[in-house]
Amino acid sequence: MNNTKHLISIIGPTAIGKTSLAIALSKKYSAPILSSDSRQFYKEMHIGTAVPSEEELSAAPHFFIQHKSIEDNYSVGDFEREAMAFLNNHFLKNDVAIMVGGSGLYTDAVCKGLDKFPEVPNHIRADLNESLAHFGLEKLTNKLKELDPKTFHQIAIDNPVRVIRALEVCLASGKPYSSFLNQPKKKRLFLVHTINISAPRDTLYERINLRVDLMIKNGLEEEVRGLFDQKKLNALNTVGYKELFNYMEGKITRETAIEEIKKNTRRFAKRQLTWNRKNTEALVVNYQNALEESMTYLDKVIPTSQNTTNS
RNA sequence: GGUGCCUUAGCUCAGUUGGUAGAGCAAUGGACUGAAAAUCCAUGUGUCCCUGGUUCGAUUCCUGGAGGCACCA
Repeated sequence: MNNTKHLISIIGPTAIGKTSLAIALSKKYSAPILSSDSRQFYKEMHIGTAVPSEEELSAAPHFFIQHKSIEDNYSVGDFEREAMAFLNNHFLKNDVAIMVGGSGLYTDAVCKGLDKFPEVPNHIRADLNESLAHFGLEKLTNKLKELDPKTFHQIAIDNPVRVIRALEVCLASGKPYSSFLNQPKKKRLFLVHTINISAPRDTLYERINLRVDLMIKNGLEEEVRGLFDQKKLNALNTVGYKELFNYMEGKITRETAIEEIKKNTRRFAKRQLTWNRKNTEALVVNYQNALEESMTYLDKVIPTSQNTTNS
């Protein structure tokens, strides 16, 4: 009896058809679907995050979808811990699970693992952000150079988010950020099979434009209007929301907002492609016959005796 | 049909007193270990409509075409 456990990880840019492939594979393997999408976690967001529809949700068991509030502080570390707890439990009695999502960092956190970092009290980041606003980035980079010269030389020093992250860890722990990196690899007790869905750039952009029009038609504007008072929350710093907030504040026209959503979604997809390109172990499948190409591959790596859950 | 104006990057346009060209937007490449749909870095992609002529050299000047716009018939 082969007792190997398998995680099928589906990646690819937004609007390419990850959800439908995940559901099809879920049926084949009677396997649950975990979402690794950093915006579909939030229950207040529906249309703009393209969460699976009611039909799709009832077609397969989904997890890590709309299980958090935009008011919660939810980090990639939290997600890794919760997802690993879920998988460890699931694999006690089952052999296959599916993960699908557009957030590369979150996907990698589960597939490869992150290093362990200390908890950082909220006020430290708040103070650093205030310092950034008042005194500029240079003051922070100088501080980082002093506390953690190694990181100072390694990270993109123009990037305030990176600088603040490194600094907050230094300040909270009293140790350099770099000292937490590259700890001994955590063991993953399952094999990961990554499927990367691909389409020509023109096709992808057409699909994105169509999907944005559809979101608007389906009432994205109302959804965003209902969240207007919470627009400062990080979860709402999201394509489809931030542009409509700008429209509602009278900064841009409605037409411009919609064009901006399309543009920013295209740029987001491009960043996803850049991230996914690094994953040379992934099987690249064409969006038009993703299921067939995936099965040809999966049949080889997952023994047929494991094609159904043996619970 | 006549007259005038226009044609340069994917789009809107600038420019070269003749030495093969540059802005904005769009786009492209990349980075990224608890903000990641976030954040940051880099990059000009071109038969200067076609054709002859003048010239050492034409995208620029001249001839003749083509297409577009406006006005007059």
